[in-house]
Amino acid sequence: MSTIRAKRKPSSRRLLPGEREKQIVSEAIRFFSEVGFSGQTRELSRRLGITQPLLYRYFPSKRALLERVYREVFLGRWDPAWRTLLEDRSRPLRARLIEFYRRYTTVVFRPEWIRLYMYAGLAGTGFNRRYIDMLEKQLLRRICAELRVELGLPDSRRARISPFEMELAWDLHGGIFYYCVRKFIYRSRVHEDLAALIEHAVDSLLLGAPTVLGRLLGRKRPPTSIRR
Amino acid sequence: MSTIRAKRKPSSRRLLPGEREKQIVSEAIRFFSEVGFSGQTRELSRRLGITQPLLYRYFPSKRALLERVYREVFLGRWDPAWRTLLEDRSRPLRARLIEFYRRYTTVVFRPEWIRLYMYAGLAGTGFNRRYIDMLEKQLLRRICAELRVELGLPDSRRARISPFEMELAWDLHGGIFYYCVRKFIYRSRVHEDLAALIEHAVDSLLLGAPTVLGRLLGRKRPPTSIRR
DNA sequence: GCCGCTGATGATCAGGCGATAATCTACACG
DNA sequence: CGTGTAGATTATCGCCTGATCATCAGCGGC
Repeated sequence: MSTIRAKRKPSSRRLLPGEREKQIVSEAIRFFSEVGFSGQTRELSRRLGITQPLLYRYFPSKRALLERVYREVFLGRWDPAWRTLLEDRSRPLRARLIEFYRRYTTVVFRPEWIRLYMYAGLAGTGFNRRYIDMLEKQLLRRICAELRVELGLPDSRRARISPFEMELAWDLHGGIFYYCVRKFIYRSRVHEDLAALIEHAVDSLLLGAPTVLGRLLGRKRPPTSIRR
Repeated sequence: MSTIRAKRKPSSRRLLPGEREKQIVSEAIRFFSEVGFSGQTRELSRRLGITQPLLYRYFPSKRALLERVYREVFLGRWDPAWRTLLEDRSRPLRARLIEFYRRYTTVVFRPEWIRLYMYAGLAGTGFNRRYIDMLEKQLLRRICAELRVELGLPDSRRARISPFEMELAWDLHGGIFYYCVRKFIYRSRVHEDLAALIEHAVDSLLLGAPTVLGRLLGRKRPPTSIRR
């Protein structure tokens, strides 16, 4: 009787393996980002409208599913075009940084990303370290290099970028990241204008860096002013 | 035979209730900050060198123990003397902020505090919200007020401190907090000079704020320069 | 030196959890 | 329509984990 069969969600029965797997991963990302790694497979399967053993048809263990979730979320979200954007010296650095973080926050700094990233960090998995290494290489070091160019300081190929300079870049990045932490993890009331926050964070770096870097290199005054 | 009895740690047997309780709470703070709330009572008791049921003599449930841990860590670490320090206008604001964060980081921004705070945030307990409310009231709003005085802007009692101004203070606080997150949660290699980082974070605020606040209030130039 | 109070332990329960194996059934093909 | 393949389910195992209860044993008072 079709009426009896219709009681089951038709979408959840007898899917192609590829589709079912995508469906599981997609829901697992949402699920584990909400409740953490200790979230139970039974609860996940219930959300999917399937039985719990079915998960084990697609993933040999819960651990394997979690690793798939990580891979999905942390790898492949970095857009190579961002490098071009950051290094386009025909535009003022301020504009480049603002546009970069506007794009970055829409793709990366999302609730499920932030929360999984923090869970992964607390659990001590290697994902954070790997991501941080990537970030320092792809983003922060590049910002430092562009900052030197903008300020007329020695080229980054001639003088190695110092750990202290990196901290300046981390301060910019961390300021924006921490805003997202307050919003998505602490669920605190935050000033809703992210665009304005990004502008301010960028300005903080650009206004503070000349003095701080100048002091670092033994100068009293900013070498040049910031183009706007 | 005393030799047989000596096999047991004498310190762990037959303690006064008060002492045993302190011992449990102290180890529980370390334990749960490392492994998170899903840490098991058996593992905790093993670390303490006691049996697991003994925990239930002192706390009716695991939840009760966790709440005691939170209370211990999050309440009562705020030193009322810090208010006096922050509002001592005989000293430059820069010096006050630097000294405050030097003290604050030694007491509050410690590994077990940071990690428990993050676990609590992810779990959605009310502790973070409460702490953030306290922080905004006790610290951030005060920083904004002092910043206005320093810059010769309207008194905070006459014109209410805006959400955007609060974001400036959050940016300072978040920068230092995020440094600790990288260090204690991500266990990333960080530039070890925390004192220098604090100075830079404070300078960033003080150098950036005049421009940003001036812009906010429709001025072109910083109202006054920053005392050093 | 006995005794009672209470801190501490050993044994165990009930429910939860990841994982497995046997069974069922939807769908394509002839 | 029958039939085989493979997606999906039902039943269940074994272990873990929070919590309970009866029992043991250290220590002070008489």
